[in-house]
Amino acid sequence: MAPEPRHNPIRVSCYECPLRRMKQFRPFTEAELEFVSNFKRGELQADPGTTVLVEGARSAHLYTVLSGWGFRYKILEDGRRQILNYVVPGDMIGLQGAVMAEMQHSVEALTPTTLCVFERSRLFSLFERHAGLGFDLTWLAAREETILDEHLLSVGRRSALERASYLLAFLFERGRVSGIVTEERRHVPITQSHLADTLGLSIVHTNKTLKKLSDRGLILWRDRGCEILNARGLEDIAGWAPGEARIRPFI
Amino acid sequence: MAPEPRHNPIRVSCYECPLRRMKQFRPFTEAELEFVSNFKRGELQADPGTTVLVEGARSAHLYTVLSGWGFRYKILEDGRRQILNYVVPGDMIGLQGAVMAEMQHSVEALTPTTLCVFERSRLFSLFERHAGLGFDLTWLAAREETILDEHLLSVGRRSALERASYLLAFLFERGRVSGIVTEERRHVPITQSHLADTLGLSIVHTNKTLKKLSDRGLILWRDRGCEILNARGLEDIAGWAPGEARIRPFI
DNA sequence: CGGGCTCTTGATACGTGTCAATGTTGGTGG
DNA sequence: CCACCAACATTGACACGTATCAAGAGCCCG
Repeated sequence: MAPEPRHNPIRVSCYECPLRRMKQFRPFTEAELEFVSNFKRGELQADPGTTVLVEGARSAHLYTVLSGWGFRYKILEDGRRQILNYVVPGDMIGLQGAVMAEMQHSVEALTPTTLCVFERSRLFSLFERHAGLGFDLTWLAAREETILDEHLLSVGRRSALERASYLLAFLFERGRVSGIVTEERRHVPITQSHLADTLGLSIVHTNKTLKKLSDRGLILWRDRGCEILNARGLEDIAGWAPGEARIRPFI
Repeated sequence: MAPEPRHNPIRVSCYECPLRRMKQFRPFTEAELEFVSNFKRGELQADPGTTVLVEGARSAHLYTVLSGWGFRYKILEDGRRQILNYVVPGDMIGLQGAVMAEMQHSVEALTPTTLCVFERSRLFSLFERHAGLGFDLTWLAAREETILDEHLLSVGRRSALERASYLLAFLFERGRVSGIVTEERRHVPITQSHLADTLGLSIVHTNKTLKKLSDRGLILWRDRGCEILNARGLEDIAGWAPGEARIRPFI
């Protein structure tokens, strides 16, 4: 059994938020910072394998990832699993549940993860008091939609080799812009089982596909994860290129 | 070549919007109605096959579907196409382009379609002046995300028969709640080529899969489209059920 | 009347899934 | 410190689902 996530008091004040300092995130006004600071109710520590949000639940909270990797997924009754997307620092999770009735997907931590906890019931006041933050939420939702569009294109129309290349290049790029992978640490902490469930392939075929990428020197499987050696090469195979990284909001 | 969409002056005032009267949509306050009425810049008539929005463009507008069916899609360089979702009356399109830099997908009309045209540049004032409408936009984006999640699960993990059943049941349900299909007119106006490109299957295999559903009496192919004879039967095959229809926003 | 879509069907090829066995690694407890 | 175990990764053989190729029928519209 996975351990329960630990709900802790606030350790990192929004005023000293380490993510806030990074230049890829839109800076807050003083008033916005104060509002978000009050909006934040605590922090959550989640170990690898912990289910942070579960499909069908009516969560009273929503979260922003402060550190760590995680993923969103759905499962069919017989256990078939589809991973929908991955989350990295700066991503918000649980907005669906906050805005609709209940969660339609689950979220699990891949690495030790820290989440900021927000009160769902105060979400509407965010829109009332700070139009800019409301716009940011729509922005975040629209970006998630853009990513899902690309994934759907991938799973629906790309070959296994293209799909795997796209996904690895995508994960590398997401890690890069969120600061969680760097030129020195180009490690993506997922198992081949996760990849398979994202690509819509079997584990065995995923393994054989990854071997082709390894043989070409594009990746290296190590330490329960994947080193991206040549992101550009992966993008070429996939016929995909990351959009230019622009300043993005983050709540 | 597809004809150009025709940009017309306003014919239907928001005050007499036929959709607004339907009970499945959240009612507006007087102030909201007035704002949206000013937000609306015109109407667009699109014939079947018309591309309403094109990937890569920076559109100055966003749209709400007043009547008709359409679909969103992406294509790879070599022409492989993936249909991402369908649009029905009450759906907003172009929000991605309005909120990000440029459109990441295209939209095409399936039937004669009427769209309300809104000014993208005034989107932010919507958030400033009417928090409720801003919240609605986030709601709409979150719902689109929920749908894409289910599609991704379907394409990634369901068999061809399950996938086709899910998609047809889904389309029937969307048509039903938007009032565009009724108990008497249960017709979904798509070709098998559209279905194939949504399901991630070839046209030939899609045809053979649909034949199985026809043989079981669940559907009937007629008039360039599909009659849904037994939605419940389709849902059973897919292992999927529509969420309870709740009041939804619509701008 | 012809030409272009759409739909249909059979034969065959190929990509991916399934099964089975083995190797590797890291953690746990004696 | 070693033995054991549970995940995870790897590989080959074979089965099956889906793609591709090909041909033809029906239909609408110019």
